[in-house]
Amino acid sequence: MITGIKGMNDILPEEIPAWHFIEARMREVFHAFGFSEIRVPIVEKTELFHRSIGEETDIVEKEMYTFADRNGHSLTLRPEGTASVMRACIEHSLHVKTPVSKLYYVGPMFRYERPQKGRYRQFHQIGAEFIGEASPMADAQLLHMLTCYFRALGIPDVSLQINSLGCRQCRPAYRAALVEFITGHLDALCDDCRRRSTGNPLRVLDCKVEGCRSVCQDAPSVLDYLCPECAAHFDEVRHLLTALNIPFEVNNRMVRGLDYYCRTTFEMVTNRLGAQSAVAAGGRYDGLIASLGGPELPGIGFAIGMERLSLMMGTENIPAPHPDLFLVALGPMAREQAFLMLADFQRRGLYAEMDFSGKSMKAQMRQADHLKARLTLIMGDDELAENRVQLRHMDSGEQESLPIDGLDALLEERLAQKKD
RNA sequence: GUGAGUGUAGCUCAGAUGGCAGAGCACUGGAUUGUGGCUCCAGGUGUCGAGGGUUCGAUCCCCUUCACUCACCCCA
Repeated sequence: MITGIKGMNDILPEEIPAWHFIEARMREVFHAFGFSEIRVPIVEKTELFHRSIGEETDIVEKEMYTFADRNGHSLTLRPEGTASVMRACIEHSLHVKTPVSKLYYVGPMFRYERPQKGRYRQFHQIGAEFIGEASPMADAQLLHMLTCYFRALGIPDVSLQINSLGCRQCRPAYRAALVEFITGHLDALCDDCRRRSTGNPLRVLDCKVEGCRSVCQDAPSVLDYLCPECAAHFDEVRHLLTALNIPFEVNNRMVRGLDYYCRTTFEMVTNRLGAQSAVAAGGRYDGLIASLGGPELPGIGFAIGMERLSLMMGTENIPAPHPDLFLVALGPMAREQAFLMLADFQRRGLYAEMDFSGKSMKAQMRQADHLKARLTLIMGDDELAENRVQLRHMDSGEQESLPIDGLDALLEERLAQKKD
């Protein structure tokens, strides 16, 4: 048997209604905020991710699906969406046509990690990018959209955490202060954190080991090192979130795994996903576009893990398609008659089903039940000789005998009744 | 990359000190019921994850391997 690839899952028909629900709410909410969809390729030049995500990050160092194409060019299956969207904006000079771009995307991303609950090698993200607007109102609006989306999905138990990482002006001073603090407490930290202390000291703040956590209680806070501009920006974001009635917590130990973030960063976290706590995350990335060779444009965006969403969602409010009508045919003549009626219903957009293989009455009724058909039309050769069929209402069990002449109108009447 | 757990029917899982491989669900046919749901009868499937070893004999014990799951790590 040829099996699928580790960490790359089939999404089976029974799971599809949930995915459609997630995507439908996404479009409704995002369109209301003026966001347009953009579709970008799944494969990009490897260099794009090195320059945007950062050479020192785990994603670039050990998680990318990178390969050479037939010409020897190094290509990579995208590990995230922002880089491609920025590349597309620069390549098509979107900022010339409209100074502000509000874009969203959906699709598969690829990272070579050990799979576990809520973490897969091919996973799907919904992302939104608000490009060309430096105002804190952009931050607040984007977070408003995110919370509206979670409300539309009916997902409980998520909380919004925000932080500011400062900018190129203020971050070096903070980093220096943090490194100094960490070197003073090296013996209390775990092995990983000792290693991080030189390469990526901010990650120590994110460590889950108990010893490191307690050390970090007393670590200097980024927020104390923000330059006046960054501090004012963060103050305004908090003010606007409060004015919008969006609950949030400031978490000054939250860091990001991608290098391009600055100023505002945020996560939607939950305790319902096992070891994975982040359902959505993002932040501001002023300077990213310029560093990719584009104009000096600010931007802010987020990404949502769709598998994580669907793990968190109950199935209660997700509509699944059920047939309006199931045709039960007893005997070969009836079967052909039913087949033609079926075709007629389908042509008119009604979802109707029947069995082609000549199963017993019992099996056909069981099938109708299983599919949760609303109405069942029972036709035997005898009844057809009298030009009549029987209609059964599956929920009430009521049954009535109907003439074949004018059946369409009668059925539509019954279906309309049921919808009330 | 590291650690732990699990692999038996389409699905959920039993099983024994090492002695012919089991149940429920699902599926199919039939009986009964007013023509499905309830009840009853009947029916079929397994390389017991794979390879090797010990043994008269291994699904069970040992070794190797693969897959899945969870956790570390990392992240959405």
